[in-house]
Amino acid sequence: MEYTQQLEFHFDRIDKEAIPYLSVDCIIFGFHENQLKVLLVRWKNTEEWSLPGGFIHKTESVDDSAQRVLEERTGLRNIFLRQFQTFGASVRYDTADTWKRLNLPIDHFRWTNRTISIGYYALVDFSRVNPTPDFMTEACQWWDVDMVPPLLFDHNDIIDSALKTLRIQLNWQPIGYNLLPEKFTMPELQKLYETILGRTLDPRNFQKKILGLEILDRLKERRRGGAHRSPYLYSFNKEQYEAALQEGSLMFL
Amino acid sequence: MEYTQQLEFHFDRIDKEAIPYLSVDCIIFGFHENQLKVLLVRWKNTEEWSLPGGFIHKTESVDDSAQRVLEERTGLRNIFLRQFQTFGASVRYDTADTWKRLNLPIDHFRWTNRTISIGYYALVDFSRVNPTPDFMTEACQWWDVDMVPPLLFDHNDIIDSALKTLRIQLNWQPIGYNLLPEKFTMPELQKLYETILGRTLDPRNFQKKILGLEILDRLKERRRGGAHRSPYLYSFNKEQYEAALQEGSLMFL
DNA sequence: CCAAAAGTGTTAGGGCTACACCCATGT
DNA sequence: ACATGGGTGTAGCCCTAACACTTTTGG
Repeated sequence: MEYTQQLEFHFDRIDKEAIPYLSVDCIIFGFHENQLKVLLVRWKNTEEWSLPGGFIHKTESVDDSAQRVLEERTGLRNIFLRQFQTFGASVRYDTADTWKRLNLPIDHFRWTNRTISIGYYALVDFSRVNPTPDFMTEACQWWDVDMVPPLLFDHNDIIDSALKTLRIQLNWQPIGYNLLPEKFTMPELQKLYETILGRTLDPRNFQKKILGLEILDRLKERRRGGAHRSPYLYSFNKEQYEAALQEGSLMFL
Repeated sequence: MEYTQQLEFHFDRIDKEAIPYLSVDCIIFGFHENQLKVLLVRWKNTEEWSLPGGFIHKTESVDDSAQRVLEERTGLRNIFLRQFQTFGASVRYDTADTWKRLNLPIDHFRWTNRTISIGYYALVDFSRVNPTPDFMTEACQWWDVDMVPPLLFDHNDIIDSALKTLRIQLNWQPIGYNLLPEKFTMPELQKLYETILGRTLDPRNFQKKILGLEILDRLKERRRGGAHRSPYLYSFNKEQYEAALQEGSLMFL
């Protein structure tokens, strides 16, 4: 069976090149049609989904491992990426059950032993991502964060944890800058904040606060298309955005 | 040489029982005489200091490893402990130089290879700690955070990173509760906040804000001893403190 | 003309900062 | 008595939250 041989070859290499007992998992967030999305992969010959992840080469920094996973799944380089937590419980999930669900043709200690996983979240421009499965998975797709199915391993918990982090870091990290395309409207930015925070915001107060930070440029162009007033387009002023983040001008609580 | 044999025995066990390429490092913070302190260890037959750390048993949670290190160095159980970052750069420090400075009688891949380290900070009541070296170190002592000498590995960077985290988490974590003895005065609490934040605070505003949170009980007793007015003693009201933290009533920025 | 969404200003209240003097205690 | 540090109140400002109507556009 060809897949079996591929797997054996793959794990021979991993045994040689990668650090045992350790992995990285990536929560890749995107924003599309006013919904916060995560990128998930479906494992070959199963209906089981998980976060994209990978192993850490012995000579590679952990950040680079995560960046590599991201590049492979999205086709993008230099993605905004933050380590947010290391998951090191001695029993993170039911290994026997997971092993069954994975339906793998080969055995390996990495499936049956405890693994410590370093969690990263990434923020990407949805429209530029080209979702690509790896050779152990046969699908790679965006899911609405609040429609995510029961995942393999403890990946549902990891997503929850990433979301919590994202909410907190909304104040300090250039989250809009990374999740939105270059040009966007004020209502789109507001929806993004509302989605992440899980509550509605007043459009007048939102606009005042955001514009008060002086990190946006209002463009001449407007967006057209709806049967309604055309919204202005904005783009981030990169210098001023980064300066503001430096000196810690926060936003929402 | 007896130490050499001990070390060989120790590392034989570690090779069997502990996860390779991984360690935990603990930044143990205390507060004494209006100074924020960290607990450091000095390695045998050297003048070189480092953070206390340890390895992770294959069946043990990472949190438990850190708790174990803490218990061994301080004699305290159930210490307040938070994971704050995993240090995974491919080159964290000059291994050749470090190897020389360690002055160890045996060789082992853990000294010459890259290691990924999971960083924890702990907050302890200074007065209850009994600093205890382990068998590879011959001293365990408190240092003023701003008098820390050049440490082994990248431990100076790790301390800086822990301090940054501490400043941010001052808002959400029961930092006063864990760093101070049961009874303390308002000026002591204020000094603690000032030390961590690195700036002075107005005593009237500080008192107003803290008392407004309704998490302190003012005791009948006062502290005596100085040639000046005796300050009130306070203690944390545990229930109300934890309730306030739950609902996220923050404090300083 | 109508439906849908975008754009916009004012007011009231709470929290933050700034600021200075008297009090209690031990020597 | 004096030196040391502890304890306390007020006023201005800014930021925040609450709140509703008009404008633009496409169908």
